Order: sequence, then structure tokens, then C-alpha cells
Amino acid sequence: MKKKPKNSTAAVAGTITKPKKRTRNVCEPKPKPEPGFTTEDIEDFQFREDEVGEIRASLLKWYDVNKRDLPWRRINDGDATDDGERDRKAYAVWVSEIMLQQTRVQTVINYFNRWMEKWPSVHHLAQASIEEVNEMWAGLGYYRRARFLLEGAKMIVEEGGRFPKSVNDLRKVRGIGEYTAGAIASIAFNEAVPVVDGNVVRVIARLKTISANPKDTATVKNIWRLAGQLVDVHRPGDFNQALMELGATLCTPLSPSCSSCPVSAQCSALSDSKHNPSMLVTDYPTKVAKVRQRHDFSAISVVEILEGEEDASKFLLVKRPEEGLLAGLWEFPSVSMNGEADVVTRRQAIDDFLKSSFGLSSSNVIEREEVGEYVHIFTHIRLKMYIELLVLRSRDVHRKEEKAVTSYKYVDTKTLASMGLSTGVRKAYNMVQKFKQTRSNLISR
DNA sequence: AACGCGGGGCA
DNA sequence: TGCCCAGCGTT
Repeated sequence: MKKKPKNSTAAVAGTITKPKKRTRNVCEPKPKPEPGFTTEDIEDFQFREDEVGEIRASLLKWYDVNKRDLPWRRINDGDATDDGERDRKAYAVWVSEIMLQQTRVQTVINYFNRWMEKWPSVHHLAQASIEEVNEMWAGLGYYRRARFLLEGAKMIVEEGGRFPKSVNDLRKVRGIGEYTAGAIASIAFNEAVPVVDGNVVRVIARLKTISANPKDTATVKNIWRLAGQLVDVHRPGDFNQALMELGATLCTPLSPSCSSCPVSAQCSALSDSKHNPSMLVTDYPTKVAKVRQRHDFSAISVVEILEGEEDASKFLLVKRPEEGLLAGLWEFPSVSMNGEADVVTRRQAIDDFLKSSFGLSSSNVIEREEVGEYVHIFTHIRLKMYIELLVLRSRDVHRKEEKAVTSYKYVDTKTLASMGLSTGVRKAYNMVQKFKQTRSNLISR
């Protein structure tokens, strides 16, 4: 491997470093297409000053005309006249940015509107309970984000209730990393700092034909440096949003609309593709080998306790551990299986779990039915759920034998309907409801 | 630096 | 089905 002196020039937000003389100036026009730039190459990389000017102007002009009408922008847009107003904007930016982490705009819109209606300010949010927060968040995924929002709101209120204004102070808030700090500081407080998300990585990788591994720390650092060079000092918030908006709407992963792109004239990937049809804009950023999905199996028992009338029945819920997958969320009793498992094995495992943890005896069964199977896909796990309905008589519940190892509770159908359940748990419950409905239709016929 | 963490939409 | 999305905290 070729050795190069480490470039110690750190990314300075909002400043433009002077172009340096290099033996190989990658910014020079190239007589013929080159394959792209490796990790070592981009250490020396920067935009020319005239390029910076053109990109800023074109992108902002495009953004002013084409930006999407999004609920958080309605709050952000326009200049704040006092600190209170700036804080309200910052709160809206914060909530939207956390929701938007790894989540598409279209999905977020409704969640954002409901959230802001329920908790219009950081002070309102700080008074909320984790149960309420989970309820509002249910279905969005990465539930840790919701917990951090609540913790962050409490931190801010405890510190006096004023929103942190700088990247440095914002970074201290729970759940606010480099990206979110940059977004809030630039959009709400006009600090000339860059942001780098998946969109910005893609746009810059294409502009500069960066073929280095986009997940590599050195690459990410250099993209931050390049984004810092680009960010418009006068309109940093708009510029950052424009860059991301471009990535979300035109410079998309699979089919970019280069003919409509405001910075197509500055795009090396597009220029290369015109010279050589075998080179594609979509070759950048380079693809990263994906990790293999784990296959998990779980027996799930929707335990219904009958207390006289059918309407008075209650369901057993168990709280998941405070760390790991779906941390702290409620679910139906479940037992992890070691691969595919037949109904006898599953029931045995469930019986053992119900007996040892909740003192529920399988001798009190009114009804036990196999409801079905459902495969729930996480990014890293393929979870096959075996779902059964188990109806028990309440008078036979041996509360005395309960071991308080697991936190659990019995809830009625109404509570269950409104609770913050993960999508997989909600799916299991819906399958049980549908099963019952089908069965009662058959009986009434 | 590597890893864990949800869910959905789209080609 | 595979891909990837307005990332962050922990180890």
C-alpha cells in the first residue's frame, strides 16, 4: 500500500481553505474518465473556489423554487425575531430530525404532526411519560430515539429550559449526534456548520467520483470536510436542507434525474458517464458488502384471561429488557426457539415459561389454538413468529407462584388497542383478532 | 472501529 | 427480494 503523509487539516465548519498545490490535482479537468478516487486520494481533495460559488448559487436557487412543503419547514421558515421563537423552531427541527433518522419523509409527516400537537414545546415534552412517548412513536422503529427525545427534553428543561444554540452544546444532549447538532444549529440558529447524512454522502460522492468505501471513517470524515467547504455562510440551514433535498428527490440512489439537476455541470460522475457509457452515476457511492441476516424463531402465546364476560377478558403482557432489541417495550409472552419447532415443542416451552414466571398453569386451559405464523423482518434479523391463542380461567391463576423476575401486567382490549406496541407485536395481536372473528362467523352460520 | 438498533417503500 | 433511508450510543 502506498504511503502518503496524513492530511492534518481538520474540517472547519463554514470556512473555505485555500487550495493547496499538489502533484496530482484531482480538480483539474481530466482528458479522459478516471475510475474514481480512493481513500488516500480524497485526503487531498477539495472544491475549487469557483466551484463552491456555483454549487451554492445553483443549489439555493433550485431549493427556493423546488423545496417540498413539509410540516417542520412551515415552523422553520422565516426569521425568528426573539429567543422564544428561535427555541420553538429548534424544538421542531429537533423532533423532525430525530424522526427522520433512518426513516423516510413520507412516513414521518403524520408522526410529526401528531407529536407536535400533543407536545408543542420542549417543556410539554419534558412532562410526558415514557408510556405516552412510546404510544406516539409506535411503528416508527428504533424506539431508543423516542426514549432519548424524552431524556433530552428533561435535560434541556433542567438546565433552564433554553435550547442549546451551538453544535458543541447541542452535542451534549441525549440522542443528539454530529448530524442532528449540525442540523439544529444551522437551521434554527444560523450557525454555518455542515451536515452529512446518507443523501449528502451520495451527492458528494457523485460530484467528486469518490470510490472509497462510504462507510469507512476516513471517507466519512473527508465528506464532512467537503460539506464544510460547501456550506453557505449566509444561509447555512437552507443550504444544508437543499443538499439533502437534492439527494432525496433528484440525486436518488437508483435512478437519478440528472437532466433536472441544478449542479449537473459540477458533477464528475455525470461527466464521466458521458465520456464512457460503461461508467454510471449510480456507481457512486460504491456499494458496501451487506452483513448476513440472522434467522430467529419465537413461539408467541397471546394469553387471554377470561373473567366472566368476553369483554372483561384481559391479556398478559411482558416487558422486554431495558437493553437490546425493542428495549423496554411490552410484548406477549414469548419463548425463543432454537430453529424450526413443532407445535408440541412450542407448547412445552410456553407452558414452562408461563408456569415459572407467572404461575399460570396449563391445566386451566379453556381453549388453545394455533393462530398462525408470521415472519417479521428487521434489518439484521429475520424473525419467524409462531402465534397461538391461549384462553385461561382467571380463578385458576395461581398468583402465589409468581416469580417477580419479569415485569408484566394484565391489560384489557381497550388498553391494548391504544398502547405503544412494536409492529411485530401489533401484527400478532391483529392475527389473533382476525382468527377470533373468522371463528365466530363460522359459529353463527 | 465495529456493532446493534425497526420499519417501510420501491424497483 | 434486495436496497436503503435527514444516525446515535456503546463497547
